[in-house]
Amino acid sequence: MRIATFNINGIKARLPRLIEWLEETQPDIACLQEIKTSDDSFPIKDIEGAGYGALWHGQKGFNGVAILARGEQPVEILRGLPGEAEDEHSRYLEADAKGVRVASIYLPNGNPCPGPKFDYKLRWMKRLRDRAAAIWAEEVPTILAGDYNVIPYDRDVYATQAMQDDALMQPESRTAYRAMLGDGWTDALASIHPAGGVWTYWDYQAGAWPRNAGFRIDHLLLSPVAADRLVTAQVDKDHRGREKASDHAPVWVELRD
DNA sequence: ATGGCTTTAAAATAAAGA
Repeated sequence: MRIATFNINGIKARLPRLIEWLEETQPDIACLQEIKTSDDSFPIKDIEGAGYGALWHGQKGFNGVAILARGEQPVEILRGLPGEAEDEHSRYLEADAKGVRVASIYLPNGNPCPGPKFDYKLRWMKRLRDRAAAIWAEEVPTILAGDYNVIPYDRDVYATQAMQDDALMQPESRTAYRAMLGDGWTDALASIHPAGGVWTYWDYQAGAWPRNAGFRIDHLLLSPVAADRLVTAQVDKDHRGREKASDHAPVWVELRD
């Protein structure tokens, strides 16, 4: 079973690329981030036409997450991350599909830092860790997939100096991410590629793609039961090089049935 | 680089991203 995460940077602008990717790679579950559309304009007909059922949690203009399941309607578990009533950003959606629990996560960027946006990022990471612990207690095979906006280690960025002052690799961001690993969650891509040098994002600017100046910020965290089933984890890198591509590439895990 | 592109919303610029 293949479970993928893909920050598509606008589902309207990316729709032909998204459908193409679904048809080519046929993930069983796809978690999308930055759909950047309100709920009423989500292109559900096109998604269904590609053979997928879907849940979505949209927002006008930015943010927005979705969960797609091939030939199946995902069952919604939670919409929005608990712990901060005044948080109106659409960044979290959780569902059951294909016998597993899955969350689609769009973690706040946090720039500029320091500042209120960075504070919000750290609070959000605490809330995510709390929610992850609650799911853990349910003992269901779980995949927490999405754009975490965290570069976990120096080996996950093309040049540490370029991102030194960025929210994505501040010690506080890394500590919060690693705390979840310490809780027992497995970073699937890192476990398959321990040497690093695997990117999931390349900036549109400054020729980042042609010179392969990227970093790794899209992650799939597996609960122990899911990690026991891990076969491989990869990046659909070639999709980043296509016409009108997202600045992220899809990332996926293969789990034993 | 004081964001060098890109998307969205919306009508020319501005916000947001990472």
